[in-house]
Amino acid sequence: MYVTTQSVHPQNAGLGTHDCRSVHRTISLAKGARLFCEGDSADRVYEVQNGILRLTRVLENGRRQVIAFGYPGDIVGFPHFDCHNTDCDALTPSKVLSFNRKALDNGDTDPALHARLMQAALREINAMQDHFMMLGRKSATEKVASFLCVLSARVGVMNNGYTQFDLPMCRGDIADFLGTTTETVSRALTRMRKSGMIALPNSNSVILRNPRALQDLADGAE
Amino acid sequence: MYVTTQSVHPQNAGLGTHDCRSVHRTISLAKGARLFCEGDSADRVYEVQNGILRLTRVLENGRRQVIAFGYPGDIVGFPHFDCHNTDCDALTPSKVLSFNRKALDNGDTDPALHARLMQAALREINAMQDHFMMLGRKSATEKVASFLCVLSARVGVMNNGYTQFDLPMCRGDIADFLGTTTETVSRALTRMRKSGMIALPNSNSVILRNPRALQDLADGAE
DNA sequence: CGATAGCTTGAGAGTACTCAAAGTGGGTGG
DNA sequence: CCACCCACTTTGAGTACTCTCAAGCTATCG
Repeated sequence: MYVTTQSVHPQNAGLGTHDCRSVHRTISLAKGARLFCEGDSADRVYEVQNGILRLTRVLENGRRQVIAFGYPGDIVGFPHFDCHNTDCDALTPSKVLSFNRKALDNGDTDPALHARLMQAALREINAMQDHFMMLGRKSATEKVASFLCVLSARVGVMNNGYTQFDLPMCRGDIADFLGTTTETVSRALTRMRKSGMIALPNSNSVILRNPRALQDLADGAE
Repeated sequence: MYVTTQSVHPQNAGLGTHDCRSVHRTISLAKGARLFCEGDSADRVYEVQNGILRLTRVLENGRRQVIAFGYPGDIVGFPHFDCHNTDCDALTPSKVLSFNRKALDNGDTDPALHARLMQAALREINAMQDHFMMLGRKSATEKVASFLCVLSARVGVMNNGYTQFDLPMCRGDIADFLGTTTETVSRALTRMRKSGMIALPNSNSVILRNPRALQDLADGAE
């Protein structure tokens, strides 16, 4: 998932794999386990069934960028030629479906899967473009607010009249996703908490007290 | 094109459209002409034949992000559902080939084109991931240096022993592509010029005097 | 209960932004 | 053909934001 400014996450956007002939197996991942590494041969493509994955890239000098978080229904592992171009780790215990990578190259064996992978790739491109806006054109506070808004829309659940959701990733992951620092993320969250927009029952869960104000903050409203 | 940190631009990465049955027509664009708008119905996908295109997105509050520059061989117009998700304008007089958008959805009518579009989408995803590193994890100077390095690799020509290329986009376009400002881009170029890394015969062309130093600057070498 | 990893908070520094003004060059009309 | 105009670029000064470094705090896990 690309946590973006105007993301669209249609229901049932996944691959609907129950009727596909190219499913190879379901893979279970423990918290912290690695699904693949940058540079690994990309024999498979994956759909997240449950749990949450993290895709990262690292520059030679050690600077890290979190490319995306993989939530249920997301496709991860789009290859670059024959290799994976990111690391992929499980933030929580996860299950993924694995497909033969050939399904990407042509639709001979499974046209339905092939077409769906193409649609997933197009969604991915669109979501990444949204994310460009966030990385390039938002202040640190706006980035954090946008991040919370999108997570809320994607995985928030109502509880006592307020939307609530978990942050399975650490502050450093959020920072590396948003192109900022751990301290800046923490300060932004603290400010939102003190101004009453959100509550943080613990450091890994969020309650939206004033979603409208949060959205305005995310949009850079005056 | 996503001007990125480690872009790969294989020769003949285009669609090789001479043998495809789905070519609809060649479209000529004057400088400044618009190929499509964000929100337009996306009936076609395009391959740049010659000239240079600019893909942009704008936030409600007017902040703009240049998503990519389209150079010959690049595919532009990947749809978001049935709509274009960026504006696309010609920076120079350009020619593009147009394909029926159906070629994306399935390979029934033209399997070869369909497969190539999928490969183009995968390249696009990879290039965008590279660009994330640049937007999120590089300083302004590093961004500008990276931009010049990638342009050099893509379109530079040797001249009197030095690599040279044009900048068909204005400083503001470069800034909006890199997530910085016109002034910052200008200052970065001036510093590179004064330190002897580059020469600027005019504001729209660049000569690399010391490509190695420029690359080190782009990589954030100490 | 102590150790450790992650989170928060603070102070200070530096980068990049904003606002402003001057310089440059290409194009058009007189 | 020249002069003006306009858009773009460059340069400067001041400010604000975010980063860095550092220290204290909290929660989790053996």
